[in-house]
Amino acid sequence: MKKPTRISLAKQITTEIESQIESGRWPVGSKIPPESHLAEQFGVSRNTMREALQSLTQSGVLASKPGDGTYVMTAGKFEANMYTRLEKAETKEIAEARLFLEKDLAILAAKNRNETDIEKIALALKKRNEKKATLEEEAKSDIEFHVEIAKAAHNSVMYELYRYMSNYIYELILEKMYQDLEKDSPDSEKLHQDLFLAIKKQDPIEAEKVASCINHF
Amino acid sequence: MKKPTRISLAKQITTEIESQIESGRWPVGSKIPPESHLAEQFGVSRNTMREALQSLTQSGVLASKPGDGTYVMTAGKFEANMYTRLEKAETKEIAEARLFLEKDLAILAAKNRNETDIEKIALALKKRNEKKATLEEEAKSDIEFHVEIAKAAHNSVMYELYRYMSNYIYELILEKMYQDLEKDSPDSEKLHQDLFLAIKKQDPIEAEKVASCINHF
DNA sequence: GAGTATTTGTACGAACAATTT
DNA sequence: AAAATTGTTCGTACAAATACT
Repeated sequence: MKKPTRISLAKQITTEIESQIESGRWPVGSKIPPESHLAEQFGVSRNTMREALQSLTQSGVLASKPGDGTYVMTAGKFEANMYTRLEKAETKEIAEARLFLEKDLAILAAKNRNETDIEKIALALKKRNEKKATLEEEAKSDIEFHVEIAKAAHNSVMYELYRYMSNYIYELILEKMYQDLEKDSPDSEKLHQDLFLAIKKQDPIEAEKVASCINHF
Repeated sequence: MKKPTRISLAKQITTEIESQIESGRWPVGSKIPPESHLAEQFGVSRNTMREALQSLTQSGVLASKPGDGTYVMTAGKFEANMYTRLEKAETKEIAEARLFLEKDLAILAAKNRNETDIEKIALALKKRNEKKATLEEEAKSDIEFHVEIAKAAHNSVMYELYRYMSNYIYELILEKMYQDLEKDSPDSEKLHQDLFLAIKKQDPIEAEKVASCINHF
């Protein structure tokens, strides 16, 4: 999405390490060389080396034990860290994932929502329907609405997964909006209204059905 | 899950900043003081301060613009970073999220799987059904099976979301297994077999139905 | 429009703590 | 007890982007 003018050393090394693992040079289960050695090999400081390794640790490719070493947990390019993956991901895949998550969240929200949730969703819906000056505002209010539903689902894990994706969705929506400026399709406003009503009625089946119809792209 | 002997300064400050935002001290949309000032206020180096801010940036609570400053994007404890959230999350919530994701992935896998995927899933299923010496191995082979299905879905975003959760699921499964040692319920093996067959038949509806029945906890 | 100051981003080097072998 | 390895923190320097005069 964004094209950094310069790729940091840490990211370059992360990519390099990934290929090493993919190529089988460091098999799953094996211990990789200590940070100090790697830093020397790559000609960087240990700080930079650590940063490179940490992104792989966080995504579960590597696991480190203090006083022992760092081990390879999984292999394959599929295991790139989340940030990188989402950046590289196809628009189609992000849209698909969004649809699934929003469907799930709609079901949960219909089951678990309380009165406060309903008020907040209603408010977000109202804001969404107002005319906006810029496309940025429009995209933002759309996401806000869905985020409120995500909160109403009362499942912090699902919420966090959705929230994490939203950062990327935002830019995607903008890109798309700039392409075809037809804005909201005629029934988009009605669909969002219906989704709200289904959740208010506590009707998970209806909520799922409507959520499936909201095609964002 | 784990209890660090000592909490790093960065994490302490992250928590502190979160409360500042929650309390409304720094409203959404406002620009927070520059890193250098904050570092001085908290009595730490800018390095440490940056680390604290970065975890909030990554989770979308803050957003930084080079040459400008750092802005508050969202408020509320819901926005804690993913790592923290998943660690604190209730077992019930993780199980629920897992069920939803596995259902979604089953549908996608049934639609998108190719022959290679089928072979890999079959292999993973075979391994899953073998008798295991330890509970760890058993839990691992169960997750492996589902991860193969996730790969067969051919959606890197959904895959990554699932993969991210798996790290935590693993420990949870173990915990649960140690509690009630009844291992696989009688029909669990059959359900997994059915899920495999549904994906092989490319029957998304059947796959969804079966996946919904697999209750891991 | 140009130049300067401010602010975030990247990278290095060093030291010590904590943990495992 | 000692050595090796990861974890944390500091201080510093410069690059890159933005804001301001």
